[in-house]
Amino acid sequence: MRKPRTFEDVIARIERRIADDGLTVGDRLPGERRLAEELQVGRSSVREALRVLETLGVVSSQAGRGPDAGAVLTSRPESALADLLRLHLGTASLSLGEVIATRLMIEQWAVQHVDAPEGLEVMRAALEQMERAGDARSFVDHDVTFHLGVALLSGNRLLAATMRALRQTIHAYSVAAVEAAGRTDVLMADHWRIYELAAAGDGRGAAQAVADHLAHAYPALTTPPPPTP
Amino acid sequence: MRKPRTFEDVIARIERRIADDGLTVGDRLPGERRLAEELQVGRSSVREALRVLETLGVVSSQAGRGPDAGAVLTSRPESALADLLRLHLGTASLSLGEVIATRLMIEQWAVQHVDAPEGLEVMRAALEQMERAGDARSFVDHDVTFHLGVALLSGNRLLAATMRALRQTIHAYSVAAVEAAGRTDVLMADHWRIYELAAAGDGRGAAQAVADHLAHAYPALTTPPPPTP
DNA sequence: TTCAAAGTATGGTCTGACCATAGTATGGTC
DNA sequence: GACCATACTATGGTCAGACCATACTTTGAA
Repeated sequence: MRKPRTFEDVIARIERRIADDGLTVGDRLPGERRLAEELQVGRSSVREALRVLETLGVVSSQAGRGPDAGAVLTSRPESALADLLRLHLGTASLSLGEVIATRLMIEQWAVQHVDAPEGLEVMRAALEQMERAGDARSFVDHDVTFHLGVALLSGNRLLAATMRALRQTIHAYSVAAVEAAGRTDVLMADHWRIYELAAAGDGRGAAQAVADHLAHAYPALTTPPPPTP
Repeated sequence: MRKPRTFEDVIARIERRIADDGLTVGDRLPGERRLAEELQVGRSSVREALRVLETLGVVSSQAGRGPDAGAVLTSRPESALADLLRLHLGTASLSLGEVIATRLMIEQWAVQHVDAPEGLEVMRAALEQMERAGDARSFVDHDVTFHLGVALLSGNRLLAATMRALRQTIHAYSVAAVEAAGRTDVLMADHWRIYELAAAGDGRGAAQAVADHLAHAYPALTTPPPPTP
């Protein structure tokens, strides 16, 4: 195996420190200079380690003084996931179709494994705002909230974070699709149907409604190729 | 909004360069010193940017000379996902139960949306090796391959990468579970059932078999709490 | 008591130096 | 001409020190 780089060792030691001290969201790490001294490494190695942790959404750095300054433990898995999706889409090692399929999977799972009915309230509030939305951009913003509410139904934070990342990734695409369609009545009907079936506890029906909705929203990506007679 | 940091700007410019030049896996980026000069920033900023890209699995750095040296575009989303899961489990912002549930979701989806039957061959080969496995460690290694084969059935690289990351994350847990059980016959029967139903094209049945299997493998995490009479 | 100014701890960036790594070029030897 | 040991060099990895930007804390005057 390759010799571990210094900053990798620093990551491991910070991770260990988190585990040993039972640190959790909101707790602070020592400053970069102090960490460097404690771990007997250069400050740049500490910085690279923190950069990695920040990328993965477990740490957030803030300059200045006071309780919020320095490296604070956070929980932002969705930003890491969003970056991941965006970059891999950019290098063509992932396709939009795969991302949309994943989204369908999560939403269908969520409506069939409801463990946190609070998501229904999020969905309901988003629906009302969608009705009042003036432009495509605003419509999509509330649409994102609606579908995040769907994911929240599962009570699974990993799925919720993934849904946030997915929507962030396809945001521009969604806005363009709504603008191109020029109408939102079909989509709104889909949303209401999903909401009502989920609220009624009909997971199967809601799953079908989700599939229908995504077929309307992304016809190019979900419609199977027409048979060649 | 916050002023973007220099290294974030560097990431964006590298990303743009990738898009503009149509770079894909295998292509090389200029060296750190040269990038710093081209972008008119310090080398440390370039390094931090590359560290982020490396963390997200889109580049891989290698010292020395020759065609493989320097920053090369790669596609390792699973390592980023694995790091993500491990760290967020460590800070208790994610639970093992959520990870296992996600795994169940992916496998059930895969057997019901088969788009790449090649996965069946991976599963079959893994099964044969599992039969011959001598210890828990070796058994779990092939088990991982089997379930990766299941994910591969979907033909969705995002799901396959996520499955790799999930298994990597729960690896130690899986080994301990197999050792504690002291027997693998029940698990093997589950695996064969999954394989046969998937091979027969019975997605529904295979999905049920996957659920049964995970219930056997992780009884503590999947069994609903017993009713209190 | 209030508020403006100075102080200070923190992250952000740059420069330059040196080390480690691993191909590549050179040149001697057979 | 073929082979191999040596020197070279381009690349990432690390460190030290300096300085800037930010934002809270302290000080002290009004």
